[in-house]
Amino acid sequence: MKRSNTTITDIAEKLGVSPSTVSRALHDHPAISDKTKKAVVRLARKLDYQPNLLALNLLQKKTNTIGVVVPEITSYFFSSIINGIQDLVNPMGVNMVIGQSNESYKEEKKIIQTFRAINVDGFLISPSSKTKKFDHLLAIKENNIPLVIFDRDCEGVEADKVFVDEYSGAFQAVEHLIKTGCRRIAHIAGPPTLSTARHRLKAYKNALEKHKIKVDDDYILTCKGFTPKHGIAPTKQLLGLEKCPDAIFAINDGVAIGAMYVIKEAGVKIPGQISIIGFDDDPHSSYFKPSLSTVWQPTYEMGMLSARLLMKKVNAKSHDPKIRVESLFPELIIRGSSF
Amino acid sequence: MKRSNTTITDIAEKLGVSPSTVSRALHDHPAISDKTKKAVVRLARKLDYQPNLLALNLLQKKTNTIGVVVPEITSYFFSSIINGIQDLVNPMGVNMVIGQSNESYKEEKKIIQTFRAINVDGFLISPSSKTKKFDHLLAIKENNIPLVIFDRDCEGVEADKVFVDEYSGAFQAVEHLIKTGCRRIAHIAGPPTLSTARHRLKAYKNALEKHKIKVDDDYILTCKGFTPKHGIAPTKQLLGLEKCPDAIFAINDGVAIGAMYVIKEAGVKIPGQISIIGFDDDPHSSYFKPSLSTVWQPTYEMGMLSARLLMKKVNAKSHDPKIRVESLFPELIIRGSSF
DNA sequence: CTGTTAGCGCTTTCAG
DNA sequence: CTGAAAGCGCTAACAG
Repeated sequence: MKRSNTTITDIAEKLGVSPSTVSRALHDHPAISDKTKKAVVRLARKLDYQPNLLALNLLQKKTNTIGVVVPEITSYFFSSIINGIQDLVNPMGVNMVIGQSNESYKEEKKIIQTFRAINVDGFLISPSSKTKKFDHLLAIKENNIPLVIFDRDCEGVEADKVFVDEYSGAFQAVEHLIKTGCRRIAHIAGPPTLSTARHRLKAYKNALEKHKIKVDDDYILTCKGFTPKHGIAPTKQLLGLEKCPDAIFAINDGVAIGAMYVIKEAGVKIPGQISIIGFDDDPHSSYFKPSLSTVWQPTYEMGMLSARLLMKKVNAKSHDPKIRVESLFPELIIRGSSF
Repeated sequence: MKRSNTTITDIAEKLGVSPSTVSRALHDHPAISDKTKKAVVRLARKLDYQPNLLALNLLQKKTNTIGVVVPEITSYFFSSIINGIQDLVNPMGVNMVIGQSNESYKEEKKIIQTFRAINVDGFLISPSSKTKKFDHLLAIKENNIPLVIFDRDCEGVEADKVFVDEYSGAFQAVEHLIKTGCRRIAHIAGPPTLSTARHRLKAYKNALEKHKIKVDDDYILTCKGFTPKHGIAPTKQLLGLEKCPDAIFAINDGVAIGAMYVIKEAGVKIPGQISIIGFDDDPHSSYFKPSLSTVWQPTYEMGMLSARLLMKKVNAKSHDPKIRVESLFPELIIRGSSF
């Protein structure tokens, strides 16, 4: 059996009608007799006719494909966002291509170029931590290709955006530590290029200030990545401090898990001597001992919402310059690594 | 600025030549004068000409897109396979669309239909655990669409395949437990529809037999999924046994992590009273206390190799019926949860 | 209600 | 070396 290539012309010929009639019959066009319509539909089914989407794409200059650009997909955080996107978009008959920037501006730019070359209908982008120039994103806008930025902000790029209210999540987390008696609270921060990291850092400082606790720069370290191994060095440094902190607020669960490892290894008690709190609610986090307190983020919902905004722009008849910025709410989850 | 739509005809008109000449100039066709070629190339660059891939797709009936179908992408296992695929395929100018079956035969079938509709050039598939009928895969073959099956086997489907030698990995793991003194070794197995689960189970039994240890059905339980929570119930059951096992070989790290949690909660020592070993080498596994012994699988390499086989078929001039089955080697990693 | 025509952007014979 | 023409599969005016 060969690749079934029944075309509209094939069935037109067999029925002795014109291709346009077939096309109309297949699309419930009003101006068509019931008889020919039935005949066409029946034959189409019999021959297992499948419309050639490539022809449609060319005709409509549309691919029903969106491009999703993320730093990486191996973390639960981004992969569950992708799930949300997928679940919104697939039922509409649109597919997605995924590109990973691996936190590199150059790769990100290349991916966007590729995706533009294949004519994606729109972009869903969470920029890399190295992205400081936004020329590639602005170029998307200039060409009137729909764009939604999610999770990580690019200040200065006017586009639909979907975020989590990081500030609120982080503030709650730090305040929780304070309320449970911690006074020397350290923060293992993320790269300052990331809006998310900046917001969490700011919330950390503000929460301390609100409770009249001095912000001590020795307690603020920056990590280079988001996996457990990136939490190792900063935590060792904190443990070596004259005044060892009594709590650590880590940029995310990955880093927090690395921190817990080092701390337990050092024979320091969690909580009691040091409380720990992470961010993201990684599915592994509740299975550590102690289980990790964290801030849950609505990742799946963020994916859905971003995709919804995008598809709205994609399907809009006319170019709508209105810009929407949405914010979703995180949730503090107290587990065993804090009181 | 509008979407730049310089076409080959545009530049032909401006130069007073024919579109075909432009096309030739742009493709280093031999029959073209250096002068016109230069002129064309220069103008093309100036106008930022980008070939319209949609037109090419229609013409060549090719999309330079492959379809990747996996059970899910939120696990490190599959997401790192996807990384391997991506890294092999992107440099060749081909993109991939990803579909998640969520371990459902029905969804898997639907994804394949969608991907066939958008004319992917080939398929890379790891079937769902519920997939027992292979009609959808056979249909791919029948239509001469290149197909590579990876990680999970579909016996009876003749296609290129790439696996990890699960048997060897599992055998080593169990033998390691035996050699370190364990005699009542339990196995939390995966769904028997999965070739991977069957091979691991078989290796488990054979390793015991080789060392004259009786296979006890009470020690063989099946879990319903691959995350820590799926390890909870089976482990509790094992702990409740009259003769509590002195080791557990879990189908994967996720389940092993759930098992460790329950065991620690019960105040039973790991190792000492119970040794644990998982499978997959999840990046979190080394950060538990004790760190989890496991069997590492070359996931990234599996993705690369699968993609390489696929692209070979895709790019083959003529249909090559030869079938390749490749096997990659896992590696036992001893950490703290076993001696 | 139906057929004809044109065209999406490109490549590829086939003639010059 | 270059141009004209055909066609990939489909839709959408425009005529009947």
